[in-house]
Amino acid sequence: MNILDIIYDKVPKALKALYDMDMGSENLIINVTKKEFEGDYTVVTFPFSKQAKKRPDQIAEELGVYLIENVEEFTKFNVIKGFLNLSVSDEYWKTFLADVLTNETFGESKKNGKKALVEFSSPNTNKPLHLGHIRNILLGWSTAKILEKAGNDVVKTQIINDRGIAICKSMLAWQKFGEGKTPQSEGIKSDHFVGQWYVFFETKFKVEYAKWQESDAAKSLLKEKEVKEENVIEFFKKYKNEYFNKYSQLGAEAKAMLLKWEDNDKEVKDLWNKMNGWVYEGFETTYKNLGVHFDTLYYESDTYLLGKDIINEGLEKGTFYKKEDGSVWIDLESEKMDHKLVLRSDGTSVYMTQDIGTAKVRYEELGTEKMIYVVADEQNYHFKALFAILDKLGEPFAKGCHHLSYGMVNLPSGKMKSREGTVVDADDLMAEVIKEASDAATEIGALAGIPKEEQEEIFRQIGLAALKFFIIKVNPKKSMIFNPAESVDMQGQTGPYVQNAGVRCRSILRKLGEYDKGLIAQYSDIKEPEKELLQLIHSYPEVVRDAAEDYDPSHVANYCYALAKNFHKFFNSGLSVIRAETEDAKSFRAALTESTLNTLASSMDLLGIDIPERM
RNA sequence: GGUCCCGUAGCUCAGUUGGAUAGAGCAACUGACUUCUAAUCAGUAGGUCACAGGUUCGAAUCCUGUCGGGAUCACCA
Repeated sequence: MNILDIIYDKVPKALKALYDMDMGSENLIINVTKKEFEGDYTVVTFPFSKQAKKRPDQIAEELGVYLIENVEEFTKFNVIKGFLNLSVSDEYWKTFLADVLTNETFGESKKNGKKALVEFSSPNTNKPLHLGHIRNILLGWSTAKILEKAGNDVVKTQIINDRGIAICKSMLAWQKFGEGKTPQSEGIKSDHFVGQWYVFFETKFKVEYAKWQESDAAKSLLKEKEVKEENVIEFFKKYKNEYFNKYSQLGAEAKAMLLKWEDNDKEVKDLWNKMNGWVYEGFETTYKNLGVHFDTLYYESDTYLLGKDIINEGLEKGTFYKKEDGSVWIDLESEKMDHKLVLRSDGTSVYMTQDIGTAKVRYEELGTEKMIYVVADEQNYHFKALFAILDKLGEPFAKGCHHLSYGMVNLPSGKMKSREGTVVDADDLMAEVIKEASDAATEIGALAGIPKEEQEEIFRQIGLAALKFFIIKVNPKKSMIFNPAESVDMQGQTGPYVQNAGVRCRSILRKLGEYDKGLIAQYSDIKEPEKELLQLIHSYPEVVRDAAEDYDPSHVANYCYALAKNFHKFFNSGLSVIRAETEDAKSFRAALTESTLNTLASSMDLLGIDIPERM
C-alpha cells in the first residue's frame, strides 16, 4: 500500500481513537516534509485544534506516538508547532524501489473506460504553421498523452479549416498571377508556396485599397461620415473590411470564387483540391518533424453545414427563439452571458452552429464523453457559450467538454504581426533549434565517434527538447514571451538538461551491466540524496493524475525538471554507483538509477520528448 | 464601459483544495573535471509576492476595492 494512502487512512482513525473526532480524509493536510526538517511526510494539526480542544503541538505529539505504535511504516517523528513530521522506514522505500523497478506501468492509472477526444492544431489552409500553432500542438499532444496515462482512451484530432474566404484569396492570387508555377517548379515547401500566394493577394489588395482611397467615392464617403483630416488614416484602417466587401474588385472576385465553391463548381473545386493538397503535404512534414500525429481528421468543408437540424429541433423545444427577421438566438443570461446568434436571418450557419453539430457527430461516431478543445484564449467566450448551449440542449457529453485555453505567444519585441513580418515560422524555428543543438554538441565533442546519421538524430532530439520544454513548462493560461535566444538554451531549466540526466543514467547502466536486484533490500542507511530521488519517483503517479485533472502539461514539465535536478545532485554527491562501497549499495543505487531513467523517460514522453542514448 | 485572465528577484518562470524562513533557471561573481558524460555540481548576491483593506491560529494563495497589462463583447472565423 502506498504510504500516502496509509496516512490518509490511519490519521482519521487515530483522531477518532484519541479524541473521538470524525475527520474525513479529504480534510487532512499532508505535505512532503520540507528539506530543512527531519522526516518524510508532515501532517498539519492546526485544523484539529478546535474539535480536539487541545493545542496543535500537543495533538501532533499524541498523534505521533499513536502512529508510531500502530503503523509499522513509521519509525519516528518530531513536532514543531502544529507540524507533525513523520519518518518512513527504509524498509518501505526499499520495497518501493524493488517494486517500481519491475513495474512497467508505473505512473499509469487503471483504464477508466472513458473515451476522450483532444482537438488541437486546427490550422487554416492558406498559410504555413507558425509559433502559435506550435504552442497549441505541443499542449494538445501532451495533454492527450497525459490523459491516456491517466486511464482514458484518447482520440487525437484536428479540424482543418479548409474552406472560406482565406483559402479563396490564395487560390485567386495563384489563378490570376501564378503562371502555372508549382512548389516543385519553384523548389519551395508546398504549404509555404500557398502561403506566398496569400501574402501576394494581400499585397495586391493593399495597393488597390490605397488607390481607391484617392478616388471620388472614397472622398465623398469621408465627407458623409464627417471624418476629420487627422483621423483619415485611422478611419481607413478600420474600414478595410467594409471596403473588401463593398467596393474591392479583388474582394468581389474572391467572394465570387467562394460562391462558386459552394455551388460545387468543378473548376474551382479542382483548384481548391490542388492547393489544399499542397498545404496538407507541407503540414504533414511539419507535424512529422515535430513528432506528432493525429488519429482522425475533420475537415470544415465536411462539417460546416452541420448543426442546423439541431437548431431546428431546439427551436421546437423552445431552447432557441426566432427573431422577426428570421435569425435564431439563444438566451444565455441565466449563465451570465449574452444572447447568442446560432443561425443567420438567411438561414445559413455561423461558427457556433457547426461547432454544436460537430460535437454531436463526434459523440455519436466516437463515443467520446470528454472533449478537450485546445484553442487560444481569444475564444474563451465562444467556448463558454458553446458548452452552455450543449448543456441547455441536454447533451450528455456537455459536462465533459473542456476548453484548454492558452495565452498568446509574444516576442520580446511585442506581438507577432504578419503585416510586419515578425511571425515566427514553425519550420524555420525547428531548423534553428536543431542547428543550435548541433553547434553545441560539436563544441562539447561528446558525439565524435558516432555515425553521422545517428548524430543528426540526436541533434534533432536535443533541439526539439529545448524548444518543446521551453514552451510546455509555462502554465498554458498565461501568455508567454518567447525569446528565441532563450528557447535554444541547453543549460539550466531546459529540455536538454533533463535529457542529460537520463543520458547519465544510461551511461552508468551501460557501464555497469547486470547487477543483482536481490541485494536492494540489504542496503542499510539510505542517504539523503537517495531518499530525495526516491520520494520524487514515488510521487510520479500523483503528478500525472493532477496534470490530467487540470489539463495542464506544465505540471509534468516541472516534475521532469525536479527529477533531473535531483539526479544530477545525486550524481555529484559522491555516492558512486559503479564504485559503490559495498555490493548492496551498488545494487540499490543501480536500481535507483534505472528507476530514475524509466521515470524520466516516461514523464518526458508525456511531453513528446525523447531521451537519447548519449549526448 | 461589461465580462474573463494575468501581475512573484534585473529577465524567464515555479509555488494557489490557505501551512513552517516564498523557490528555480538565465544574467553577475567564487569554487569543483587523471574520479559513473562539466549540456553537471557546490556556493555568493538578488524579494514591499502590483497596491490598500478584510477573513484567521496562519494569506503569494480566499474576499472587496484600486492600479497596470492582455483577451473578448460581429448575422467574422
